[in-house]
Amino acid sequence: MRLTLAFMGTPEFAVPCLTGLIEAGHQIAAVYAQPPRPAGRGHRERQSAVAAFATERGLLVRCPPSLREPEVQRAFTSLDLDVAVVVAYGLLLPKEILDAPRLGCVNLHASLLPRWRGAAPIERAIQAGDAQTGLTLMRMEEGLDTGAILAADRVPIAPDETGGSLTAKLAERGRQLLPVWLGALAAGRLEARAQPSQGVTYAAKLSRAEARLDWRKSAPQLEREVRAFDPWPGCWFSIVGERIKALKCRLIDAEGAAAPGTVLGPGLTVACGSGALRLTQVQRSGRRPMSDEALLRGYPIPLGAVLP
RNA sequence: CGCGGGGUGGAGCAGCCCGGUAGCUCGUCAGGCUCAUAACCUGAAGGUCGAAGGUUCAAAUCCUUCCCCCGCAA
Repeated sequence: MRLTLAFMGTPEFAVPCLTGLIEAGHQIAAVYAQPPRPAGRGHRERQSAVAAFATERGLLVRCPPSLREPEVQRAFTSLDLDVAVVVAYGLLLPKEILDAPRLGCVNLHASLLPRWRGAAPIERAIQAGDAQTGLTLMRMEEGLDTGAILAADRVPIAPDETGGSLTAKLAERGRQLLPVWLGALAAGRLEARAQPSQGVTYAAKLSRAEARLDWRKSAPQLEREVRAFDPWPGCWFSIVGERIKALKCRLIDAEGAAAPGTVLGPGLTVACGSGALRLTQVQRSGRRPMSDEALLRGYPIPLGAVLP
């Protein structure tokens, strides 16, 4: 069944989902994305990934800063939609918008709801050491990711999973599943089930500050954070006032009980609250990524030094 | 014009402010030591110092322009 729909999304993650809907032959009446903002080096205005993609495909692109304006709402309503598909859009949808499409608004969320409602479900799942996560399609309501569940799909989290790799995996999965689910929805074959009240967690937005390695944490915890926050915001530590990113790391069997932050070797191995972590791939600010061994050649960090 | 760092033998860096024969750590190759080795010792190869102009007796170093890479911030 060919549906007339609006796609609402902003970051790279949402692009494959939009692709899937286009491939399925649906009528994309409009694509909504967050407006361009000054970003990147030089603070030039940058289009969001979705806006750029949709523009390139010749789709009608709208980037209102808010959906509360009556004018914006009228424009939305006049699209005469069957459904609106929301994927990582980042703007609140007021009731006027939610009620406009015949089948309502549905949201594809990158977690197994009700776990990890909110902004950064993918990274939080890795950080927490979850064995699996997934995608959930839900009917949207005014609460934050509280809508009734229409469908869900599980995806295992690999031991070497990073925020980037898992985002890509889930996006690709979304590309495949979204058209299937949407078809089922349109055919009335999806049953909406309220989210369980048990197991609710919230995935707070990621911040740069929390990506600072806190050596008092356990090595396994830090290892998960390095992966979860790759590529953004990226874990880091500082030494002599310089900030160094930890791009990749490996757990090391720690003998003895050095104070957290103590540099042990081999390479750049650092004692943690429990266990130790070898930072196998690092990056000084302004420099390219390099191995810990390369870093230590031109930037000696004495064994026994204690990192803050 | 958001702030800032960097481009020097294969890798990572120092040298640049105060121009004057290219240095350190590692790697590579050869030899030595050793039961042996990623350890140690000795030696060697390998660089248009990002590019182009300019200043100068002389430029990695000073001036101008350009190219490339990256961190912060958003």
